[in-house]
Amino acid sequence: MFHRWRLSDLAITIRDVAKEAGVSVATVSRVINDSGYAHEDTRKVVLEAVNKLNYKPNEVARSLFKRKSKLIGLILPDITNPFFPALARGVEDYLQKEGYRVIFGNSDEQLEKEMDYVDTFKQNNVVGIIASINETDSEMLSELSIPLVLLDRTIEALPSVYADQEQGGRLAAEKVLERGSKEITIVRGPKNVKNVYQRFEASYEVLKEAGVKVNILDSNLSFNGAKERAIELFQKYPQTDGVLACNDIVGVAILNEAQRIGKRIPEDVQVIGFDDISISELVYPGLSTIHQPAYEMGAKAAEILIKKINQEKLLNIHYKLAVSFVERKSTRKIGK
Amino acid sequence: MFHRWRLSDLAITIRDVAKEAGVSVATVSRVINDSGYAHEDTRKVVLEAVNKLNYKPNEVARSLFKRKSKLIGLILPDITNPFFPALARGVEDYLQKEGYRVIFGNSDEQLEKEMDYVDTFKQNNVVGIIASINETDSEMLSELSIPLVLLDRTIEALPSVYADQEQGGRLAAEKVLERGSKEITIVRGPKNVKNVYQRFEASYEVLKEAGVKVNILDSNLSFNGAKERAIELFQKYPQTDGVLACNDIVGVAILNEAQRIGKRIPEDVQVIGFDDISISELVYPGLSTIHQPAYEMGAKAAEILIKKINQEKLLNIHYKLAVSFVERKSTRKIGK
DNA sequence: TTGAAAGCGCTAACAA
DNA sequence: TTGTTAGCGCTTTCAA
Repeated sequence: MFHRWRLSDLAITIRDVAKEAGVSVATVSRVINDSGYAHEDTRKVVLEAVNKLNYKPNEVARSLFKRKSKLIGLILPDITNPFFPALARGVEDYLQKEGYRVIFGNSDEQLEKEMDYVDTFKQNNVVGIIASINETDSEMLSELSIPLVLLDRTIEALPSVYADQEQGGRLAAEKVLERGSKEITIVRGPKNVKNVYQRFEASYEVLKEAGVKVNILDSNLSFNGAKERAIELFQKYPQTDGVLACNDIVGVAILNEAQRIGKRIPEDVQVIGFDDISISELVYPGLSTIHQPAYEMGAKAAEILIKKINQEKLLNIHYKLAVSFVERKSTRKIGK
Repeated sequence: MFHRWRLSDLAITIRDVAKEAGVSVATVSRVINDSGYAHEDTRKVVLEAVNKLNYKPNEVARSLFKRKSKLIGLILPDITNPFFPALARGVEDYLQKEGYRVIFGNSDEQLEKEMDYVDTFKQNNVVGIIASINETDSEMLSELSIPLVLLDRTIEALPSVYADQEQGGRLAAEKVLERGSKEITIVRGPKNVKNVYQRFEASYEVLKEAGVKVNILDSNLSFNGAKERAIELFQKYPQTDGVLACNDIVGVAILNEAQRIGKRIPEDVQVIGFDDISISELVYPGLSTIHQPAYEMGAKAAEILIKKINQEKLLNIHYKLAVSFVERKSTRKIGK
């Protein structure tokens, strides 16, 4: 026989409610889930008991039985990079109001961490996953039995929500060009982050076609080293009069460095960022950039995921959002 | 009798492992948990079966039985505010390597959301909570039976990890003073966010004591409206030659506006922020600020929480981290 | 319209 | 050293 002292503050269970209401646990279950029959009178009694005891169903027990929780896994590369919080917030706000909670993890773009999270998500009966992970990594997830939507990334095999990187890259290039830059340096993000690389390629193509001089500088996407990259840029390519940054962090760093060494923005050098993180509007002299609708992307990914969870058989959807050029003070007024 | 078709992709259970290894589920449980006896030979057989089947225990079942999960709840006001991601990352990194996962939620400083999250955390058998919530709200949590540590906030009744706000406020005031500002405007954060208000009070006291002219302007802490506040500042108090901002976001906005209207930084006006978010180093001309060790705070909160969970009877600890002045280009060199 | 009971996957008490 | 089994709190089948 098995015995255990009850902890002093044991939570109210469905049993307690049943006893209080003078009905069986099955009946309580039926009324709180609105499943099956329940006489109006019993319903009322049960609901009263629920209220009186402030009963909250144990989600773990539910989850065990139904093999489905109200939990959703979210994997983002690095919440510390200001682009991702907006994504996360979009996801969380949508999920929250649908009654789901999110288990969150940073992957640092590392396959191992991604897989580790996916494993523990499964172990916790998560009903869906939203992940911002790389192409090669995500292919291993294609056969995952639980609904997954890719966010800010896309591959053929999986539903995804992302912004049009090529359009963004092109746009950035066109805008500097229109505004008269003649020697343009592209600060290129890491090749393994495919979407970031796509921006580069699109920009590069437009610039090349225009016959303008173009330099390429490699950089990563985080705060780490952005300053050094900016310094390097003007040392290596002092004639640069236009910069296309792989993201706004790098863009801001370049704005800083340019001004520090006495270049006028935008007269001497124009800078265009990418992402449109909140701070870009606030820095001096205002960073022109390519706006990605991050919050909307997050919310949309959540929406699609919920639909998949609810079995709405939408095909393998690839939801591509448009980006736009946000003109601020780091680029010249057109025609000047 | 009860019957259900097995879903095609049912996960491996302990039963499958037991069968594969030719032992009972109890034995499997013992070896994977390293609890109770197990002959070395059986151990090996079981472990082989585990590997062969790639068995991962169902955490939900575990959680139901033990009334304890490997989940920890994290409540932060708004992940979109750059101060909080650093906190979150500190928490997540520590917890992750201890084998815990985090359920995350934004509260927007709203009691209702906070309580809602706490409820669902409980429903999910979370073993601990880290929360950045307000004094009045957190008092309702004092009797919570599950371990909780306050992060970036503090009250007497609960363990907490936070940075020394008074020191920070004082430091900021002393530094502008030392550097010669004569009319200082303090941009004050919302009164209901106690730590932010403490900064203000400490600064104010120092400034008053110094007999310098001080103006006060109210602001919130988010990107929202920061620009307008900055504009208002120089309209209302055009003689301002020193600004103490409630946080770096506001600080950056002020830097921007000051330069936009032709003020030289730091000659005409000095600006000191608060937080030392990553971007502050990158903006032009570099925002001097009060550094809060956000990442460390998050990690420390996680560490303390884990200790509490493991019953290490540390008292009701209040862990106060020191802040420091980070001198960049928005303040003058001392003595000039 | 209701209740009894099985069982989700696991751990731990107890017997063997 | 190992196996049998109760039971964590819930939902659902089935019988009443």
